[in-house]
This record gives sequence, C-alpha cells and structure tokens, in this order.
Amino acid sequence: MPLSGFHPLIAEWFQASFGEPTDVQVQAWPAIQSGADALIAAPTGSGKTLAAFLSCIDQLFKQALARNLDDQTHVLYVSPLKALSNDIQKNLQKPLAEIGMRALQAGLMMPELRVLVRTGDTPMTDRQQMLKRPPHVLVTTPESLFILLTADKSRKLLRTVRTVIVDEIHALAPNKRGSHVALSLERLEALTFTKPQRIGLSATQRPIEAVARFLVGNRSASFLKREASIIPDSQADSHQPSAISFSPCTIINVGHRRRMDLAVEVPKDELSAIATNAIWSDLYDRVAELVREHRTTLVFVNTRRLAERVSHYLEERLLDLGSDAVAAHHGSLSRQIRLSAEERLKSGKTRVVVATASLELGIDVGTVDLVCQIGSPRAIVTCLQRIGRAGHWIKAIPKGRLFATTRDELLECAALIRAIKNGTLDRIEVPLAPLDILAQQLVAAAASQTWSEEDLFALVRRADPYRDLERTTFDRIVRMLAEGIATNRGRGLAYLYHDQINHRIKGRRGARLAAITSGGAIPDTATYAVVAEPEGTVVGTVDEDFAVESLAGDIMLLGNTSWRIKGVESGKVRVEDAHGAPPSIPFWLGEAPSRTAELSAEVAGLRSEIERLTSEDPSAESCQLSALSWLRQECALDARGAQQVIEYVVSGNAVLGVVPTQDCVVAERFFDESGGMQLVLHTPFGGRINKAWGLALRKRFCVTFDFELQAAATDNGLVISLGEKHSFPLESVFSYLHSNSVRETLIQAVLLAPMFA
DNA sequence: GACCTGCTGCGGATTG
Repeated sequence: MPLSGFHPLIAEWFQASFGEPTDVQVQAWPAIQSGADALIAAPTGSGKTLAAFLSCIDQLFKQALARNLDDQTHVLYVSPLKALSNDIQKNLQKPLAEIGMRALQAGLMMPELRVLVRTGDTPMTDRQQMLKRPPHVLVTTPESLFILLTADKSRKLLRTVRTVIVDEIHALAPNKRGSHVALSLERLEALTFTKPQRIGLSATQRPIEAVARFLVGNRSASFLKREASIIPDSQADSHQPSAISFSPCTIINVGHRRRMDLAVEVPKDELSAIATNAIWSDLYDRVAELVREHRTTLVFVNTRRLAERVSHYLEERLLDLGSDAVAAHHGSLSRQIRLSAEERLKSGKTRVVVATASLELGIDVGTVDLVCQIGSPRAIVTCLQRIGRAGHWIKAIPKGRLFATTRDELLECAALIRAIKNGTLDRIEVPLAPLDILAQQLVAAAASQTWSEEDLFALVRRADPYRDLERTTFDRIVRMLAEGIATNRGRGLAYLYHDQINHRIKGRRGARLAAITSGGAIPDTATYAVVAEPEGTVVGTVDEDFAVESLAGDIMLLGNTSWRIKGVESGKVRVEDAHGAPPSIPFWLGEAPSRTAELSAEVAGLRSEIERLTSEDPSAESCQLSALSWLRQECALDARGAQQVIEYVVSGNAVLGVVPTQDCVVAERFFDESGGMQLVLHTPFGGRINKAWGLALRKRFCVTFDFELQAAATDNGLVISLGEKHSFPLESVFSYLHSNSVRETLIQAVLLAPMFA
C-alpha cells in the first residue's frame, strides 16, 4: 500500500485527486520517508513533484495537527527558473488548500501550511514579511538561495530547513550554476540544526550516478550529522527492484522515455544555407494554423530576439482570436509582463506563448497540447524538456513539431528525432572546481562567520565539483582574496582577513555586500532599462549595444508591444506606446553554447546512414526510395523533408567525394575572390570541439607562417583564412596537432585571447 | 543579396 505511510486524510485527498499513484511516486515515497537523500529520475509529466513533496506535506500536516508547527521554514525548494518557482508555488497551494479543507471538514483544527516564493522578482515588502513570518515551504532559485545564505537576517530563516529539493538538477549539474549551488548546499548544511535531506529531481539525467554524486556531495571524508538515517544497500526496499542504493543516496530511476508524437515541419520553399523571408513567412503561417487547431500552444525559440519576432508575426496572423491571444516570454521582460504571460497561459486566456528557455523546465500547464520548436534546440535534453511541456497530464502523449529553417537545421532536427526514438540522452559532465565560483562563495561564507582554514576547506571539498580541489589551490584563492588585486590605483578588492597565525579566515567590511551584489554564475552584460512613459513602468531591458544604436523616434518591439523611443539616456531608454506601428526588433548578445557531443554524433551518424542507403547509385530510383522511406520512418520527416535531406547529403558527397562523419574528416581548400586562401575542415563534432580545434590550429599556423590569421568554427566544421602566399601540402594539416601537445598549444592560444590580454 | 547575431538570474541594512 504505497499511500499507507501517509496520514489518512492525505491518502484520501491523493486518491480523490489523482487515483492511483504513478510508478515513480510508489518508489520514491518510502525512500524519502526513510530520510535518505534521494535522486529521482522519471519522464516529464509523471508526477515527480508530488513524489518529492508529498512526504514533506505529510510531515508538516502531522506536525500541524499535533499543534507542533511553528512559523519556521522546513522545506526549501530550488529551481533554475523563476517561472518554474512561481508554478511550483501555485501547484502546491492548491493541494494544501484542499487538504486544509478536508481537515476542517473532519473537525480537525490546524494552522495553515504556507508556501512562499523568494526570487529576484519578489517585492521588497514581501521579502521583509517572510523574514518576520517564515513560510513552511520556501521556493527559490540558486542565485536567491545564495543571497539568503549570505544576508544576516535570512540566514536565521534557513536554520530550521529539514528537506532541500533541487529540481531540474540536470540543468545545473553540468555548468557553473551547478558548482555554485553545490557550494550553497554545503553552506546550508553547515548552517542548519540537522543535516537536511537532499532530494534531486529531473527527467533527463545521464549518467545518473554522476548526478547522484553531485546531489549529495563528497561524503566519504567527513559525514557528521544524522548518520543513522542513511540506509545501507542491504536495507533498500526489496520490493523496489529498480531503486538502487548509491551510498549515501537512493536512486529512483524509472527512466526518461515517454511516447511522443513528433514530426519535423518543412516549408514549401526548398531550404538552403540560410532562411529567406519567404521561408519565415511560410513558417509563421503554418504555426498560426497549428495554434488554431489546438487549445494552447507553446512555441520555443532559441533567442530573445526571435521570441519577440515570432510573437509579433503570429499576432498579425491571429488578430481575430482577440488581443490577448499571443504573448512573448523571456528573461529580458519585466516581472509584470512575464507574470501576466504565465498567468494567461495557465488560465487558458492566451492561445500561444512564444518563449525562450525561460519556460523550458518543469512548467506544468494542463491545457498545453502542442509544443513547436523553431530551429534546432542544439541538445537532446532541451528538446525532450521543451516537448515535455505539452500533454502535462498522466498518460498523455506530448505532441511536438520541429520547424527547420535551413538545411543544416533540417538534418539536425531529423537526427534529434531519431535520437529521441532510440532513447539517447546527452551526457552530463560536472565541471571541475571552477575557481571564480569558489572565490565568491568563500567571500560570502566568511562574511557571515569566522572560519578555521580546515573547516572551510573541508566544507568546499564536500561539494562534488570541488572533491579533488588541492589544498594549495584553495590557499592561493584565499591569499588572492585576502591580499586583493594589484591595479594601477593600488591594491583593491581585498575581501578577507586571513589570520595566518591562528589559521582563521573572516570577512572584511564590505565583504557581505560585495558577495550579495555580485553573486551568481551567469555572466553580466551591460543593459539599459526600457521605461514606458508617462507611467514610468519598466517594460524590460535591452543590451547596451542596441540602446546606443537606437535614436529618438525609432520604433522598437518589446514584450510583443511596439514602443516609440523618446530618448536614450545613461542606462535608460524612455519609450511611449507606438500603438502597433511597425517596429524594429531588439537584439541581445550572449554566449553561444554549441550542439552537444551526443547530438553531433547523431547528425554524423545520420549522414553516414544516408550515404550507405544511397551508395550503390545515388541517382538510382530504388536507392532514393529506400532512403526516403527509411527517413520518413526513423526521423518523422514528410516526403519533402526526406527528399531535401537526401539531396543535401548526396550533393555534398558529389562535391567532396566523401561524406564527412566523425570517422571521416575532410580538409578542403579554395581561393576566394580577393585572392585569400580558405582552409575548411569538415568536422561534425559540435562547436565545442571545433572551436578548440580551430583555436589550436590557428595558433600552429600563426607560428609556422609568423602571421596573424582568422579562424572560425561551427558545429559542423571550421575555417581558417590564409593569404595566397601561405603554401603547404593539404594533407599536412592533419599532422599540425598531436594529442600529446594539443593541450599546451590550446593554452597558449587561449592566453592570447582578448579576455586575458 | 537574402539571413542574423542563443538562455537561465540578480542587495541588504540603515538612514532621512
């Protein structure tokens, strides 16, 4: 009886609301109730949130009934997105209200169970209010958690935390935001009265053992509190064959695969290397048509600029559905506009929301029955997460349509669908000991208390990304923070006192404020606020580059509204409503993560499969037909899409003589109109490898010819631009770099980058 | 000559 461990009222409520628990809930509940740290992997829409939360709610409920519940925060929930935090609050408040109602009907008196959100969106008054009267469940983001752990008053709030839930943990573990939150979890543990139970959740994690280690940290050396509650392997529930115990973390893995209705959409015009206006126009028409055929549609795009553009052209096509039918959602829109879009999405008032990654994870909107993805999402997990926003109810089949706008995107979308069908997932690699993140966490930790060197070092090493951090490296960072950095105007930025006699570390005056105002792992860019007059409300932000290029009188789009620019001042763009005048669309500059290694391998694999299927005689009809039907079957392409994939691969083969794959790299060179020589390497390994390859190769060319030259890389290859006087045998390019020396070459190349100059 | 130039998040404590 999976529900038997809960209070009868909770069990009744659950059955009345959901009926039978899902597999993941059945397996997760006993593990979580045992008190062990737990990592839960289950497909999108399988009830992971309640798998994690129901035990917490049950515990709070029992405490409340026993009149043993103060205004203290016992459950801390961390999610990577503000929108998801808002969503979780809503999705918890309803159950809590219903359970409270049932208790009341049963004649049980109990205090209300409260859930509050604390993110950068939370107004100052609410922040102060929750310090005075803490909620039982606090919902936050990694950056806000860092601030809560660092500010004096909010630290007290966190002392009573018993459970910490890290949602969408796959979105944190492989990057510096994850390193940041891993250290925050250790700081939390050092602060709380009892060691908080850690629960990690995600639909897309591989390898799961690495994520489990990331969640619980490096506990071999010093594991102090609550040892008794950790279940050893032998005591893991024998009825749960797939619940394996990974000391000290229980892994509940019911897989990530889920039936999905997927297809690639191809425009009427033939695709080329770039998307023409005709192709975009056709795409808007088709998406608008799909929006009309569905209740609520979520459209995902890869950039904020595109979110603005697509929402604008969709609105033009959907005017008859009302003024509220289309909304845009991304991180440079003001809180009000985002919340309004989220609210309209949930209530079904809007028919389509065009969003960036800001709505990608976890959001549970029951009425969304179609997800469109414009262009390639560049990662298999991104695609799975985005499509997973559709059909977010048990046993539903999410429906996703991928829109290719270029030939390369078409191939990538096709490979993506094949990867999803085969159950392939991107592999997570936890970055090793990022020192910039360490430095800010050291300043923050020392701002709140005095540490012994030993204790602080031990704390850092318990965080998984820092498990192998050398003591000498730690000491160097402490020294840098204590001595400050030499600048033209003398030494500055000294944040720590380092007592080297007693081996103690504490913060200098200003350390806390410096930590709080400059925390986080997301690079900062200069932005201008866009302020609507005469109200004076902030609509959102644009990049400095866009703001200074703008002139008074220009019309710009933001939040799917046209604004006339009245003036550009320092840090501020003043605008007024332009009442729908045709706008220009802002751009934002950001970092460009590349296609993942796994998706790159899929793209290369797809190329070779097509080559194989067409190899006997690429023009023979029977070969074409078998390749065509294979593509339609494997990659959910229509006839036109399949035809274009084949033509792309076959024509490339005809020009190069081979099809570039991960086993067959092709070097090609030609002279451009200006007499310059272009060296192209066809290397479908993804931009991460290709950029490094290009940098290292460029360095070698520079040394060989004593000449500065340009290099560029994409997901499918790299190009080096040389002069006509540079002559070398083409095949020698492959011996320019060697695996033994490439690391050193690359370090030399990177040190010359403008950032380090 | 078209196309466009990835994302995520983000002060507290005190004073006037």
